[in-house]
Amino acid sequence: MVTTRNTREDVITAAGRLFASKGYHGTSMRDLGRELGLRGSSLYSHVTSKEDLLVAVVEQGAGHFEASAEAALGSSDTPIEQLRALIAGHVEVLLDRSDAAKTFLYEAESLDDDRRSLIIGARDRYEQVFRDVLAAGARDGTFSADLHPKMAAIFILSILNAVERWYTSDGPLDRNGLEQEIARFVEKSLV
Amino acid sequence: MVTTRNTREDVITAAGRLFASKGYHGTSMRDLGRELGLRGSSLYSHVTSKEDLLVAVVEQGAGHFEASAEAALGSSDTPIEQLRALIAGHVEVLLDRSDAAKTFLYEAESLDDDRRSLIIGARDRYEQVFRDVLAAGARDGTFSADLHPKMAAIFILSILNAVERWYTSDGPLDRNGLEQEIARFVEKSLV
DNA sequence: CCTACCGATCGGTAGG
DNA sequence: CCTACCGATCGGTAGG
Repeated sequence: MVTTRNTREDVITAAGRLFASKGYHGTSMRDLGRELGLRGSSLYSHVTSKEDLLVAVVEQGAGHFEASAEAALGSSDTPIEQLRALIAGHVEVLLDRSDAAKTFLYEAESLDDDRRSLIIGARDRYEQVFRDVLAAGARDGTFSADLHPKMAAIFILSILNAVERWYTSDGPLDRNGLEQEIARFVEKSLV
Repeated sequence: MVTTRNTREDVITAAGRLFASKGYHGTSMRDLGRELGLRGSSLYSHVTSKEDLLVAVVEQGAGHFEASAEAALGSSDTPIEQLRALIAGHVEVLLDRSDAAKTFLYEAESLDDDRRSLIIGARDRYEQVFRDVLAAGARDGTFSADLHPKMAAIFILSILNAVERWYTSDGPLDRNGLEQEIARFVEKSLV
């Protein structure tokens, strides 16, 4: 059996796992050490503080959603297809990067004020992408002209974020089916 | 100035306030004592443990949602009006009993397995009310016949629960407007 | 990455 | 409802 020293990356990954499942306050540095097979105090050769770890995980999560939004916008010129790509991309971040995504969505409030503001800014920019696509669709006739883009964006993101709370890939609904159920429900509301 | 001893009710109310804003793990018994103007250790004349407090708050939250669902079902015989009453009732529980409601929704996972199962059961029964109303509406032609009641119930509750994360009564949207925006978005999806 | 430790804080008890 | 305290655990540091 080969044993290798942990890297900073390993520490951040494990921290994401624990923060996502037990919360930031519910995770101790000793818990995290145990997860990696070392003492809590040894973690301080990789990070300067526990909050430093939270920052790293939350920024990863923000980055994944940002990248997904950018890819979705570039994938098509039509609002309806951009919206579908946004929905599919969000689901994929939530399922494939679930630790970072959940920590980004739910544990950022444990950051100090300055850093929390940065993360809220990232969330706002991401929501703005949805709003812009919806507004473009309302202008060009894809969606109803009396659509409220701001409300619709909030409602769509509400549905998307909640996926993490109920969906399991063990059930009858596969990932593609999930994305289609959401897109179907949402699109009916928009026309 | 009149100073009165605190009752168990006072303690539970204050606990709900702190659990909702800082989380169960982020709240210490000394924090809670400070909130009530007494020492942390004095709380143990009112409760037997910190988890006992969480149980009490979470059960209050469950009770409010249960009562709202029952009232909504009794308010009308038509699925569309029952659904509107469910939506309005959920929003009102979230806004008027926000501490208990948020603790019920987000902090139940800190309970031990047995008690958590009970709460998940309560959530499932509540969701089932939405599902039944949706299915009845699909049967009688109010909603589309190919509606998926289970999916729709999840999506509607996703929108409703998220209200707590973005809505503020300081903004341009009053409570009635909020309820109508949600009902409008949701109903378009169901027909 | 370890041992040994720091002061602070945790949930909770004893005894009034 | 208080003081005084318990053992356990917290984030983190010193020094190797």
